[in-house]
Amino acid sequence: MPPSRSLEFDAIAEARRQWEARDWYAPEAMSATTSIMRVQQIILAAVDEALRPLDLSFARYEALVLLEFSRHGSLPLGKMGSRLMLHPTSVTNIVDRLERQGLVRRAAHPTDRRTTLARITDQGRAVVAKATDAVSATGFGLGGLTAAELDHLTALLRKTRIAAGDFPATP
Amino acid sequence: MPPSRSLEFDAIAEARRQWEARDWYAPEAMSATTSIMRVQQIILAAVDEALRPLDLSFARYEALVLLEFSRHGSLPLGKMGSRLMLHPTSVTNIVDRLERQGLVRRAAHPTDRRTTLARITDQGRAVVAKATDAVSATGFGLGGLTAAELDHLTALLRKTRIAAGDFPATP
DNA sequence: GCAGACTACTCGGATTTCCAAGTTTCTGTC
DNA sequence: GACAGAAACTTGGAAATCCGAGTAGTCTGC
Repeated sequence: MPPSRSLEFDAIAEARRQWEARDWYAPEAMSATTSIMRVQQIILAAVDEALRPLDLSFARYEALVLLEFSRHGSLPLGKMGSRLMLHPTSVTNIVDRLERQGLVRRAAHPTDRRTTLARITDQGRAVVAKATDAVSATGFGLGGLTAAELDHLTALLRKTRIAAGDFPATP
Repeated sequence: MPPSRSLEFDAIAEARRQWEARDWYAPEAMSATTSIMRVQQIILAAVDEALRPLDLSFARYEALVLLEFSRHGSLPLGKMGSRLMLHPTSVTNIVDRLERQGLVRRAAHPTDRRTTLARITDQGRAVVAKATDAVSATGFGLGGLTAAELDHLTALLRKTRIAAGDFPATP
């Protein structure tokens, strides 16, 4: 967990004042960026703490959820990487770890012998259920916002993701 | 830079559908959390790429800006850590690197011999100016949003930070 | 039917971050 | 003024991530 020491003031607002005092560009973008970085840190700290008793990291939990949601409980590693936006090497690492924990098993692809499938085990399904309870209970570290505000936040971030080319805008 | 492969659809919206189909809790928080994680990845990719020619990471850039904004161009390492929400070890590492690059120099604290000051050098000030230009030019990877939307985003995230105890709410 | 291009995964190395433990220096209490 | 406890930083070790390069398998065009 990253340190979450409290400050006596809003360091981001203070940085913005200084930024504007120097006539630097894009203070709005700077504030938003720094805020996202910080909130990401907060969320990760909350979620990681909730998952620690289950010996899961957020990344491994996300991978497990992805498999749980998949039609047959298994996916090629490459597909997992593109869904989770992870480097192939990271997927290998994550699946290694999950496999060692018995939550996932590697299996051969029926037709393409290059690809490896990761299949969630029964134990993996049980753990993901427990983990989801634990994480949900923390409100994902976003306790301060109402459901409507969270949806608003998601919508704003969605615009950014589209602008960044994450996926095509769909009307 | 993390891989930013495009998908043909909104993976977060899809995950939310599945989440709700199973009656799992807090789908709004899940969507918002995942969105923040992804946008953080996008921003970091954009900023890191802009900073790479200057051989700076985002963390080192932030540290440099903090020193540039400080009254005397220097701060105790501990203070840097609490401002940037970094572990003391990370601060040591960052200052080590910046010092090796000649952008910062360590100095003794005038009265407290336990504490070490990091002071930004003239070269450091020159680099931070260039880096700020480079980063501003990318719009911090947040090109898709208007200034008003960015401010809205910052305000929503501020609520989260307050709820997490980052700093006390000030009216 | 085969050569070359492409795809999927893995291995080694570098970077970054954190935690735990240790050293030096201060501070407050008696 | 001495000592216990706190504070500030550094060192060593673990985990996670990325990149580059390598290996094995598949597909395409001629």
